[in-house]
Amino acid sequence: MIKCLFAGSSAKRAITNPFGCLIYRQLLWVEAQKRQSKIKNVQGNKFKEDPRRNQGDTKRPKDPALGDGESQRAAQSMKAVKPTEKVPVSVGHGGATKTNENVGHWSQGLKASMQDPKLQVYKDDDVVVIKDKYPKARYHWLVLPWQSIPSLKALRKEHCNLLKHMQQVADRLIQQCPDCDSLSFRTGYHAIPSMSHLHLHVISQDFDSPCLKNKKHWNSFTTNYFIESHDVIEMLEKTGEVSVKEGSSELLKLPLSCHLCRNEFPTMPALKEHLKYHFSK
DNA sequence: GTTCTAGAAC
DNA sequence: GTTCTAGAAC
Repeated sequence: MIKCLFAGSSAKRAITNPFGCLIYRQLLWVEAQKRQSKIKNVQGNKFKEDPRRNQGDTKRPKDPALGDGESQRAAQSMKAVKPTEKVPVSVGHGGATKTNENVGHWSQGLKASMQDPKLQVYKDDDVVVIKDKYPKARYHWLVLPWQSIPSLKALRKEHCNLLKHMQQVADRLIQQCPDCDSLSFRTGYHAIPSMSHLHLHVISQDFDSPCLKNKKHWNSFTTNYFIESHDVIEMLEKTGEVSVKEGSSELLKLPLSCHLCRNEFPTMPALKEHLKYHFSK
């Protein structure tokens, strides 16, 4: 019932996967051969974990930024990922800068998280996937390019293939999800993200998470503040850039409206109670 | 992005 | 009285 409401979602194309992440690893391996580059599913069994069980680490690191992505990558020792000629070795795309005075600021936290092997769910030469540290649904991953791209504003036509690859990786994450038959997913970008470094959200539409707490959280995933990955790619192909509408931040202040039936609710607790109705059998 | 908390809303 | 939001601080 829920799936039909998101006819365009990737979940529609999901396949039955009785062997869970084992098959996913095989899929990734095949993909890797096609791309003629090494791929590693760093922690395949991570997919089976309930993200809600990983909330013990609630404090952000005092010094989250460990440096820019490329130097980190060169320094790290993940032996399954061989450096190849395809590994991006330079930045200089859309204003990425090495002299970042914001290093250490909370907004740079993703740069550190994406380098942490414990958080990596998947990686290849071009992208890395981590679980969102504060998941807003049962399944909530972030797909990040190794290349330093601060935000949607920095995207240009030459990034199209990278974005398509990010979408492909997202589709495979969804396909291997043990609950892909019962859950719907969306893949997209926040219009004005808080965290620096381009990241594609892959999020199940149950919104069943203790980390989903306020109106800003809700509206960032259920209004046009959430820009579908396919729309971003289409816009980039057609115009050579991604325009974010003025006033997007106002979308975060909209009334709390259920993403499935559009009923409005006065408070977050009331909305979350309502969601149970949609997701009870 | 999160946490904390004053004060609005009930 | 309690619940909840929204803005400051980080």
